[in-house]
Amino acid sequence: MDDAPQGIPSGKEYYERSLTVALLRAREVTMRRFKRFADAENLTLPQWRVIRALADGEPLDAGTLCQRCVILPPSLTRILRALAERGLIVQVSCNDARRHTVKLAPEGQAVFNRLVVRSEGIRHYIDSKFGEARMQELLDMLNDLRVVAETLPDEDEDEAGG
Amino acid sequence: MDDAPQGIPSGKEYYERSLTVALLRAREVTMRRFKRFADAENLTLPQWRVIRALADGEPLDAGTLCQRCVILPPSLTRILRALAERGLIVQVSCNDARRHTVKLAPEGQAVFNRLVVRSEGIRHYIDSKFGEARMQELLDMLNDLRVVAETLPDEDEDEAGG
DNA sequence: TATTGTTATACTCTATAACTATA
DNA sequence: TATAGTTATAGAGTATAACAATA
Repeated sequence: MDDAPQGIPSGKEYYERSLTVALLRAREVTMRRFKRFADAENLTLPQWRVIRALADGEPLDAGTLCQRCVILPPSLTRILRALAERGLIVQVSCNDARRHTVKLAPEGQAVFNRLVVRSEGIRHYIDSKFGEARMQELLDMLNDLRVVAETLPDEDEDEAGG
Repeated sequence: MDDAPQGIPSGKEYYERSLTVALLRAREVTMRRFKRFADAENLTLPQWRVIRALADGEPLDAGTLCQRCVILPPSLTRILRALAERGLIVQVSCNDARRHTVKLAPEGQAVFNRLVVRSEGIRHYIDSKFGEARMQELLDMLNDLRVVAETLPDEDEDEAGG
């Protein structure tokens, strides 16, 4: 055990206090119920994120969708093709012809309307148990955390750091 | 727009206030840096979660690992095989011969020791910017959220709910 | 020449069902 | 008969690099 890092906790408590695992598990359990509703509409969760990001009717380009929905460009290309083939989204023209810009078609809006009711139902249940004010606080913290983590230096330490 | 759900927000603000998206984005950005370190050790993130869950030396069975690491059984089977082939974990015998129980091998402990230093470095950076007390609060909230979400009724509403 | 997406490709994880072995 | 994992299999996302089209 001599080569164990100093001052670093380990074991179950450490694992339970891991931020990224806590984020993963919280997400998994809050998504589990909704996923069945998405399945029933033949939508994957990334597809649902795209539809939701477009839900206010404003057209968005591929780059923006990648960022907001946390989807890599090659995946998004496939997703947009699938959604367009089902008539849920339509392409809109744009000044910059390089940009692939899309918006929700009426059928896509209808799918959103059906699913968002489910989503809000789950949200209200969680809010009622968790506390609405605490939920707002949690969302603020998560958004803050994202801003903070985005400032992480590109290389935390060189090989000299040992 | 007559068929739009009543009282349901939409648009960018709504998307930004989505809990599951906030969880996803927070996780993505806090993991991005660490992933490079895991890559350098030829570990996928699920593989790293397994190693970390075993880091205190206590043997765990497959079921427990699936739960703690948020990995489905078929994935875990492959992951355990890969880690065993690399000599990072070893199987240990158990009273119940149905259970696949494993523990970290010395080489696995060494990998953990190398990577946890990186992980803690990132964690300290985030703590220093985000606030250590707030971070503890955030972790408490995330664990609470998980407990709350686990109580979600299996069927929120029947078809009668419309 | 830089930017925006798409294509190609390989790998991993997700997810469900069917199966094996043990209790 | 129930439980714990594994195998089989299909499908989707992840990720990198190479490519095409436009600015």
